[in-house]
Amino acid sequence: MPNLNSAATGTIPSATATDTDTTPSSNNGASDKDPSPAKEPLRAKVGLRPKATTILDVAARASVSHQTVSRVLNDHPAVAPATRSRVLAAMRDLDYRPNAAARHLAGRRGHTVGVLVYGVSYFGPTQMLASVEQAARARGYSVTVIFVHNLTVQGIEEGVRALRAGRVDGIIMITPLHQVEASRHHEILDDVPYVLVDAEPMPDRAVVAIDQFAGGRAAAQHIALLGHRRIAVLRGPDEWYDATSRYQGTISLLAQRRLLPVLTLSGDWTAASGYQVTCDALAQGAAFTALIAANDQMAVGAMRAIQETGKVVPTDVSVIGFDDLPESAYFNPPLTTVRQDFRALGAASLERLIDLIETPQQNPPSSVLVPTLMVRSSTAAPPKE
Amino acid sequence: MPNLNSAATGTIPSATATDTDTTPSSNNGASDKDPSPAKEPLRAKVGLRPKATTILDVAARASVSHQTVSRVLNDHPAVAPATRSRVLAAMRDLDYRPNAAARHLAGRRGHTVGVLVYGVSYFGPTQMLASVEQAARARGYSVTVIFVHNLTVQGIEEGVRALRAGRVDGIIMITPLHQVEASRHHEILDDVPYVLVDAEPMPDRAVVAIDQFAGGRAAAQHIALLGHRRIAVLRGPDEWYDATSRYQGTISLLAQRRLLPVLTLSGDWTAASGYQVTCDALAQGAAFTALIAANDQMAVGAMRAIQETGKVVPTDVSVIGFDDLPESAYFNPPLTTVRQDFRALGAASLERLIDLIETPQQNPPSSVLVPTLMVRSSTAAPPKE
DNA sequence: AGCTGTGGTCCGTCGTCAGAT
DNA sequence: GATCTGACGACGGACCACAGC
Repeated sequence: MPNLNSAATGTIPSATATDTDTTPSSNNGASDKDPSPAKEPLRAKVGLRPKATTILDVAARASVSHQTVSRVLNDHPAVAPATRSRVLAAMRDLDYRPNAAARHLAGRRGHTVGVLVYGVSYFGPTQMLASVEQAARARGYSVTVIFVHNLTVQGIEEGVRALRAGRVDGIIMITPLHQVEASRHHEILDDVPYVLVDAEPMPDRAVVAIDQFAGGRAAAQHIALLGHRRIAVLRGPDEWYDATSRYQGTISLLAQRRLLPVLTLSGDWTAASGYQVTCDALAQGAAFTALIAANDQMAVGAMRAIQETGKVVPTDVSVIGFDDLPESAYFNPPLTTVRQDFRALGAASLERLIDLIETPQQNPPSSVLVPTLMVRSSTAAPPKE
Repeated sequence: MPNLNSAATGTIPSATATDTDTTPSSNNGASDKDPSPAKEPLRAKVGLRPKATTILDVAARASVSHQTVSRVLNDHPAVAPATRSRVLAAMRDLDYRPNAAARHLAGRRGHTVGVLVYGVSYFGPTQMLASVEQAARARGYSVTVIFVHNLTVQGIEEGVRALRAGRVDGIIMITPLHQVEASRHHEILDDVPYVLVDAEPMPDRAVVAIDQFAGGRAAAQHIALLGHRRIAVLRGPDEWYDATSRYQGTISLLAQRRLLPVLTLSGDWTAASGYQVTCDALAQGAAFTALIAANDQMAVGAMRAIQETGKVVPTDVSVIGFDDLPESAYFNPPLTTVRQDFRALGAASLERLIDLIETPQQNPPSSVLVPTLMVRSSTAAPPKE
């Protein structure tokens, strides 16, 4: 028997009942395409509190108990199909939206993942964040983000603390620290499921990464095959796993061909740093026919520095980068680079995290994506001597 | 609000689960061993869930009532300083973290702001997002982000819906649509406080923007003052407020000097589009000595196209952009551009939103930041004829 | 009067458990 | 025996009224 239905929302003492019709502006008489008005909730805009439609309103509308509504919400098996669809219809009619906070409090999960990001100005982290969000939304999760401003254990710890205060179900760490530092994550993160992105694969940790070592090899191989022998390497910051891993890959391939970098420079990922260190090196008379930069921004800076000395890329010096920014194909000259699929990486990390959250006690293998070489016009055979 | 950042790090705080010694059977005399009897809220006997430290634990530790703890948490005035610090100490000792979900449910606010972002690949939105987050954290709010993948009313509506489902206290819209479209936001957003970022200033709406019109004028003025008369303009997408506003500013200044663009092109912000349309124009024999691009990426593409025809920037053609990417100073040649302070914009928008949330019923004036011209090497006087 | 404790309700949802059909 | 209902107690905290020292 349907109990007190009627004005499911009728509370709100005073308030304007239904008189809001003739207001001068706004209006917009047509109400979308829904021909069945049914029970228009229609918040009073004067009222202070939004007064949400709850599970009880839905129950009343569908003439079921709130418990049944709850079951529908949670995909409980014991609900007759007919009832289920009645409930769903009621939810639609009332524009019901479950209260995330209440669910979170009562149930165990909040359907929220936290993402810790370092490096806003860099292309990769941003792309990953976006694809994580996209994937999360598809899975019914929302994303809380924290940008870490200094890549230290302390800075990360602070960010994690903030995320945990928000009670996220799990955390994705786009903070490419090294194993040593990363091992400390475990203490901080305690019992929260987490995934390390683009970090060093470690046993007992969920890591999703791009094979930077292979990338470093690919870049070096490309340069070596062109015939270069006087090769400079421009590294990224030592604290970054990506940076050292790429470097090692590069060195590894060169060694295999009995080559050694004639020069090793080190920047902070920015074009400014690439420019600066390359300028310095050139000023000191460094001679190289190819430069392997750890990312595209530094490559740009390096090219600029080289060009300022009157040399031509790639005729005099070849330059190769990493990442493949959307602009990289349009630099002058278009930049040869090693492309990373950041979006795939982000999506994969989210899937891994959801696995951890929803199927606890597992130990998923770290997964690794392979980067691809994009040959453009900033590399060529070395000049004849 | 009290500072909950604990530096405690004591090993495993919060009542380790008594670590049942060896034999699980017998013993356990059931003799109440709890030194602080107080209230024992009857935890689940089957230890499935993690059990959190609550306000009650803190109260017990500080020998005060839960009410007092609550007062401390909410900055209620009527708490003696001595008591307050005792409570704070207790919170620190216990590594207490307020349960966001519970606060949200009980109180009205969840201390969460939603950010709707369009344009991941673009520099500006990302920067703004990061600075919003930073500012939010400083104010005790966390940030939930949604990336919109197609800039239509529908796409935005979808994003807003997702944010509202997460029960955010307010929304920052980094979705630079035009007034026409933006007016629809009001329906969608209903009663949620929101701020439009980098959108057209409108009465009755909170808007925080950069004065793109002024930026457009600045760019045009720079070009005009160099003596150019055959000027091409490369616009951004029409749907973007930034794009049209910059364009209008440019036109406005040119008109003032009795000039008209000899050519108007239109791209989608990407370097690829800038390259493409410029190539096409040049192939058709377009002749111009300067090009005003609506952003730096398109400027890069345009420069590339120009350079491929054998012309030199800026000797033959000057190019100016907008934004000032971190790389822009290192392009070949270094790009003259109009710089926008995205970080300031983000921070300002957050402050505005918090105002709206915490002091409802106000109508804050839209605030506007002014961009600055950065003169570098991609612009020069036109070639002598 | 200035501080603190007691006792209570409420927020919206999830679980459980005994019954009803 | 499937499918539901109704009642009640968590969950962790906000906020209110009132009383007490």
